[in-house]
Amino acid sequence: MSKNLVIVESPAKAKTIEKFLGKDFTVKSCFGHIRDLSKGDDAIDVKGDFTPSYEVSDDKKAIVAELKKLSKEADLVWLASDEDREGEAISWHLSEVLNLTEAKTRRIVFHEITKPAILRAIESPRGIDKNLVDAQQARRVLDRLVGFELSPVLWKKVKGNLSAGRVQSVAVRLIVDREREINVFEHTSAFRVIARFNISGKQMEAELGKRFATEAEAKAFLDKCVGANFTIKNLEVKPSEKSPAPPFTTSTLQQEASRKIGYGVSTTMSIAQKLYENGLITYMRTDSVNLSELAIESAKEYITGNFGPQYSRPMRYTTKNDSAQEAHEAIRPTYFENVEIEGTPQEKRLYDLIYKRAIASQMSKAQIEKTIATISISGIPETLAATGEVLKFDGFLKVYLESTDDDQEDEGNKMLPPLIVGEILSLIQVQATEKFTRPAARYTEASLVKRLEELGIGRPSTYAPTISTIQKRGYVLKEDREGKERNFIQLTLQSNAIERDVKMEKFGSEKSKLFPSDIGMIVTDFLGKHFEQIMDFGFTASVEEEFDKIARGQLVWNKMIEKFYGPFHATVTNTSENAERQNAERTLGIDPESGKTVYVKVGRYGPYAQIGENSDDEKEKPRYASLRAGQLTETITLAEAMELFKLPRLVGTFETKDIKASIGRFGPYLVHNSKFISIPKTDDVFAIDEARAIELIEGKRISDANKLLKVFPEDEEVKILNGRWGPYIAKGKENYRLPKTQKVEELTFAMVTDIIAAEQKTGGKKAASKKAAPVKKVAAKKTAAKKTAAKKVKK
DNA sequence: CAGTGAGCGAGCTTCCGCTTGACTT
Repeated sequence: MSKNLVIVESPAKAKTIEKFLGKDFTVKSCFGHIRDLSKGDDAIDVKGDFTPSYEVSDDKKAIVAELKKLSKEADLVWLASDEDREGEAISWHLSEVLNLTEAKTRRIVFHEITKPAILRAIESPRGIDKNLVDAQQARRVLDRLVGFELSPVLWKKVKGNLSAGRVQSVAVRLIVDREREINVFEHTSAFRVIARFNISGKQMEAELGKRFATEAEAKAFLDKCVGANFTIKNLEVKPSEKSPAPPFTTSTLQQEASRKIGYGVSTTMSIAQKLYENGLITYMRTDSVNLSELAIESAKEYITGNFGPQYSRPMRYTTKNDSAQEAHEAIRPTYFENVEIEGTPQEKRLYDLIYKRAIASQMSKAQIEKTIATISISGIPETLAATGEVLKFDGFLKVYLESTDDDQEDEGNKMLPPLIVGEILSLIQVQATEKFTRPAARYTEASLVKRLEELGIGRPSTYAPTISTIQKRGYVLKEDREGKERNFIQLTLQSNAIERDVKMEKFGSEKSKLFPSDIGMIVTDFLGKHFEQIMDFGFTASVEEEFDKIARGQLVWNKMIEKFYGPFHATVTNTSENAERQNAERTLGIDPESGKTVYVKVGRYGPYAQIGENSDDEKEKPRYASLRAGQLTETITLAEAMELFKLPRLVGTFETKDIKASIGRFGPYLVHNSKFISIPKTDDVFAIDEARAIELIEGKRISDANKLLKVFPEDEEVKILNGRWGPYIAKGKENYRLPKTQKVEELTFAMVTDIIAAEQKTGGKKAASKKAAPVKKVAAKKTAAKKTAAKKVKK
């Protein structure tokens, strides 16, 4: 047995370090936190001094038992968790749970997984920093108190299963605020003037230095341009340079992967996890832009060898963000020699991004020569400007260019043709185009992470889970939206004549953007009204300052919590007792047909519109209609609401049964003889007639017949169907997989029942949970997973 | 892929941050 036990957080890290340390050291991983606050509402002694009660998490019991055994056998235990607040706490919990004496324990830290860094760490051990541990306890306790006291208020005042917290509630607020900003945004327009010239067969564009507010002003300007001379008045050449971006942190990786290859933040993280486990990149949850000495050196070697010494510019980046804890390196390839890797196409693309960004960060600046040609117009004081860029030295641009969030059509980067001052240009046309202002863009998952990071809210390990949580709770939806059409005016001066065109453009179309739901808005407003402090964008920053004081030993952690909890808990009690139930009710107007009032509100089954009052009179019952996807109680108009009451619509009859048309969760559909048929996009649910409906019903019957591959006389419930992923077994409402090699023609009933029996044995719990309500499904899955995990360990 | 929407009461939900798998129709 080896004399030294080293405990790190990540198993991949353990493997690497073991190689560096030799046979006297056993390196094990504890898989992050091993203990947490107990699950219930009484984990913290709020009546006393806020003493927390911890318990070993279920999924950590096995690893803790193993570490206990190994630590007993070892002479020295080296606690090598990360050097930040959470890492220090992990070491403390380990020392508590493993009953480690001070004499037997060494606390070591390193920021990079390189041999010299590890050996240096072993040379200079220290004790556990209890102040830092206390800062973590304060963080943990505060988050539990906020989350577990606020959420029940929402269950009472809004609806069940909702949640609130220091991080998620502010994330939702950002989305809600942005949506409202967009809703009240007033588009204004101005005319942008562009002249096009023919310069020895090539076209050059030049823009007027100002825009015109009205069409009349633009027209007056073009009038003056008729027959005018356009002369090169001045040529200015300005050298400039462009610097590479620092290597990736978690947040910047998520942003670039979203912009350049369209991955959501969870996708990016799970692919990065694979790359990390395969030893191809450094740790992917980091807030640091720092690179190890070794990495900088090997990048330099690689760049010098492959591109030449003029491309090398070794650079040490420093993190500007206050909240950064810098326990790890920036995300980089482990070996710069690995230009390409083996792996799935997704892995290759993400690796390529990480590789290029890291190598570019160690490369020279690009040298650019910018040319501005000023063009005067005879008889007019205003001038036009044509700009061009020439890349004098590509530097880092040889491998990588960072993208930006706003999709402004990029200007420049074009070379100007050779020009001479005094030269009179040959005009093709002058065009004044109406351009509209745009509101701030809706958030993508990645741009929301960027904003949260700027506010110091959340950590690299929680960005992706937070984004999932707010979607899972139904506060926020990731959606595409069709743009709307609008007209714009274009005036063109060509061959001394001015032409006016009205053209059409699409605006406001969105792809994978975050939209708030009614519930998201209700909860944000409710929390904002009663818990202003928690919803304040500066709340996390201000508590972080206090955590820092605790870490420096200038503040006692439970005193800090006490000061926060007193007033907070009083507000919780007060709100819980006195606030009204929130349903976002709004009066839209009067139904012209019945003269009754039309309302919208959010009820048990979601947002709906209602005509008429609730009353006891049976005949006077109000009419109801659910709002459609994308409609909000806050913004829906009376006209839009009235449309909702037009469905379901009786289309006609077929085979003595009614055909009805309506819109459901998956879009427009027909229902006939209790069978559902989707209405294709080319048909209009409000206008579809009986003949067309029958055509669709008959089409559906044919495709259903093709779907059925085999039936068994032994049991009519059992069928072989052709699905999206090939043939499968259906029994009643349950589906079962067929082995890929199985030929459908050769299937017998006995074989099918065997497969079903086998599936039910292994996936019995899963099958049972399928029937349960969706909410319970999650819980059932979790316990099932835990049980199997526990079983595995016993073996 | 229904249309539903009162109120009662039981029992359930929930936080953030550190780690991986185990899930795939």
